[in-house]
Amino acid sequence: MAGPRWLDPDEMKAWRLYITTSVDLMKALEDDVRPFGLTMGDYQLLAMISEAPDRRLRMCDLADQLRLSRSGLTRRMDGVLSNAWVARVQDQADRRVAYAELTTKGWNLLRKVAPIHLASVRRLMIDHLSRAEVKAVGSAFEKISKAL
Amino acid sequence: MAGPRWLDPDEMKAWRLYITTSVDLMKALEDDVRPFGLTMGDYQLLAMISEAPDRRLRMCDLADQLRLSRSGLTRRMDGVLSNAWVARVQDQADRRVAYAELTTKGWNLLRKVAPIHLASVRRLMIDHLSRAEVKAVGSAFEKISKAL
DNA sequence: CCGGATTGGTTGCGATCACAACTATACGGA
DNA sequence: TCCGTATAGTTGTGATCGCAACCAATCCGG
Repeated sequence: MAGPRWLDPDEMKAWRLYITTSVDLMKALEDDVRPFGLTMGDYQLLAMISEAPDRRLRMCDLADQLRLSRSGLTRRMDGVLSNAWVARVQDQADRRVAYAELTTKGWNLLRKVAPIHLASVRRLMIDHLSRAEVKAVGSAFEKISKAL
Repeated sequence: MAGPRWLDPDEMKAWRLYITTSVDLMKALEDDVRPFGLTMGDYQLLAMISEAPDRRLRMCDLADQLRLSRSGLTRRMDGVLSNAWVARVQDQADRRVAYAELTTKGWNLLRKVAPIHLASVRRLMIDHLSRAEVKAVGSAFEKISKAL
């Protein structure tokens, strides 16, 4: 194998710290929303819907944005539906599609939790980074994302 | 709420791209090791053991490094044990502890897969980044890691 | 206007993994 | 020495989620 070039020390450091720290970071964020009866998956679902027009999204689009399979979303919806944070609304025009619509209860919950969550993101990540690092992380993952 | 400061555009961009891209990136890496009958979890387990002295690690230490619970590791071991990539070795001195030891078969597999995996890491991530971005990602996650 | 292809969503099933409870071994102070 | 505690690992159980199979509604070419 003429061989893919090995990772040099800087590259290896970036890669390893990124991988291991990401797991720890997600767990810490999870801990911070748990007191509200939410998982990070629930939170991201609510947040995603809340930004859509009329605070509703087609199941299909929601699954794509959350990086869930359609069956995965169906199951995740079970939780937020039974908590009445989200309502299921059938489309009248195209009766295949269902919308996930944020309820008032869900909206109120999100307004309460969002500042706490954002504070966590700051405390655990953003506030430890210089402005240059923030920008570099943004541009780095932007490039990675586009390449995917 | 006097309020945690909202995230400014740079911070929000870094945060969102990091979160969403990480999921896609992991899935792409998963795709690249699957042809060898491996999950990323398996690969990381093999890689971790391979770097330890005598290519063996205590179950407990392995679980910590892989960010798995002890029960999670027990279950993950099932797979690599049945494939005979790893052998279970009981410690004679302290009979509570078991070592996970890389077999020759596991070592040969890892030698074959590691270059492919590293090439994936390059292709999907590292090669899209400038040297400054690589260093920034390294230092950023180093700081985040230390703060956790 | 009809029949096949496409799209949206759910269900059966299996894999992964964490928590709690459990067993077994080792350690440490009285 | 002996008992309480700590440590290592496994097992029962339940949650999450993907894949494949499925059903239903829509779209499209002829």
